[in-house]
Amino acid sequence: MNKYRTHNCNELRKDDLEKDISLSGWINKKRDHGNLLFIDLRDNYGVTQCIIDKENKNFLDLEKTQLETVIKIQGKVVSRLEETINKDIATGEIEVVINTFQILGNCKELPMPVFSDQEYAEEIRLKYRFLDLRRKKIHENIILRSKVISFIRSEMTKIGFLEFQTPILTSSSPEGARDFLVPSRLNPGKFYALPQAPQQFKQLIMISGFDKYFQIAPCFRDEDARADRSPGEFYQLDLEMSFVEQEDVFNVVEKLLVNIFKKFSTKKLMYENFPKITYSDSMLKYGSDKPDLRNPLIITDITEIFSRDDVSFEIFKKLVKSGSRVRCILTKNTKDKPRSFFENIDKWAKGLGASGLAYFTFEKEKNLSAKGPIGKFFSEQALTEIMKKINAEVGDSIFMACDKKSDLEKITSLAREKIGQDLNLIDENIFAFCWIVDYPMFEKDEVTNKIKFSHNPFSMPQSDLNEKELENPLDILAFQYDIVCNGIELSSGAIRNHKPELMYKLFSIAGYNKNDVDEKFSGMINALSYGAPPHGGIAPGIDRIIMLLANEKNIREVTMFPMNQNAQDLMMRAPSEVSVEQLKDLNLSLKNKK
RNA sequence: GGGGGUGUAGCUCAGUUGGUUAGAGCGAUCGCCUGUCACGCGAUAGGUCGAGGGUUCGAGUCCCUUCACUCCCGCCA
Repeated sequence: MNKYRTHNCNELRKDDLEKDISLSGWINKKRDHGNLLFIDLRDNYGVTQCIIDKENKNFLDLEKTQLETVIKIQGKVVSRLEETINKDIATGEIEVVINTFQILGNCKELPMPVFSDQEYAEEIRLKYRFLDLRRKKIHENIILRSKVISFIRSEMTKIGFLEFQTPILTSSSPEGARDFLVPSRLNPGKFYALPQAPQQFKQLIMISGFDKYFQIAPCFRDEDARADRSPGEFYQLDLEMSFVEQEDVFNVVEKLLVNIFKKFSTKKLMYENFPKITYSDSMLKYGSDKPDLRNPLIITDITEIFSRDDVSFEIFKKLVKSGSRVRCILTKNTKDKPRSFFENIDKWAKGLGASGLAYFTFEKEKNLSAKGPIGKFFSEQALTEIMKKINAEVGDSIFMACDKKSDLEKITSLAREKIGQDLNLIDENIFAFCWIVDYPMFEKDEVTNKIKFSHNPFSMPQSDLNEKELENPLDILAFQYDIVCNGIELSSGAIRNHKPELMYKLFSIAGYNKNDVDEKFSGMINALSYGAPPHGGIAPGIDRIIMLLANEKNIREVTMFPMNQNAQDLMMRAPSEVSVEQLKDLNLSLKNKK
């Protein structure tokens, strides 16, 4: 028999009455009645109430023992009186009468309480992460994460995917995020980079003939943090398949996600077959390529209305003449909303730096009219036309914005969220997944005005790039796709370009000549010329999936040992300075500090 | 790199228009209490009000600088 325990702290039930048992765990809570002491003993599995009174010679010692001390108790299981049963814990029908106890691990005065629902400053939580992780909610989050990951492994393996590890020390890639660099001792002056993703390796695995690959892959990017973005490192379910089209990848991932979310959440799925929305549709209807489909509001372009003679809203008309567009959001049956509702949204938009949101409500007594400060600028015929265009009924309202396309997308997207929230239209108990497809291969850099890859340079274009298409590279679409859930981008993927000639063509559009490509992607381009299968894949973000399942807004709540916003580990004190000897080994010298 | 928020006891927070000795709850220490499950009651200790400078007769409070944490923008193929 194990010397620490016969049972864990979530095991004892009425069936165990009168048994002599031992438990080990942390003192979660003490309730000291002077001559009678209750101790809630906690371990990973649960809590058991233990009790001791002054007749016992150990009473005074136990009474003095600090919370969070690790103890072993030995005693007898007894039933609780009917009125003292605790229904909130699984072991609540029994308690353990302590005979002897032993301290296994002492505990100093705590810098933060463990047994509390209070929120604490991030700094102290991260410094004492081992204490923070004892707390219920985050402890459960981390267990959930473990379970989801094993579930993914078993599901993927079941359908024929093989899990492979790829190198952590690899080479720096020219595109994308900043790399983390590791100096090479054996190759003075040269550096490894930590992989931003195993992108090239997984393609090489396909070219090596392995057919279906996955990995719970660590990815390293040296970029600034956000609430849903760890600084430094994060995990992806990286996967790749050979001889597949877009639909094949969709089928695998859609089924997997449906299974995960059904198994690990009680929230409903809005769609089990994820709708596919083209990038251009998404940008128009939602103003974003990560739409929250729980929100029923839709954006419509009504620019043409403002070239009518019977519309006299001159501010918009002028802007439209100089190339701006007008888009609107329709809200159903909002005629009885107070004026403050409309004004607040207009004010909110102005606060964001936009020129505000014009609004009115469709009304009809004898004639159709528009109620609101700008209603008088629209004729009855123009209003009828708008209603037809956006499918509105009397009693509905619209909010309109006028701007250049990209600014217009931004403001309408934010307005859609804001109005959705204000009208309480978003059901928090739903997951709404969708695919965003048909991404453009290229986009124009707003600063330099140069053409650049909009996503992944290794994606397959949807055409062979004949002369005519090459003239308008911004119109070239790629077999490139994203999964979005509740407005959060979960992953992006693509059918890859496995034809070197096509690759050179695409890179030349983005301003790289053949030599550049050969040099920067030598491993890839070389491999592609030795018989590469058509292949594609995707890489859903594990951390964000867990965030959705655990209903957390911050990625640190689902990460065991996260860094803070400045990419420091306050517990391990990373990053740290290194010795002169270490630097010398690496052929590095530091510039003098300020 | 830029913008917002926060910083007062070990923890969570209050602190009025600038005005006497900076408070509460939890935790700690001591005492009382045999049925609690956020046990209860009483007492004690615990403070560079993030740091530095300024205004003022007087600053936790006003001003300037700076640091830390956090959220956002940029960035994240």
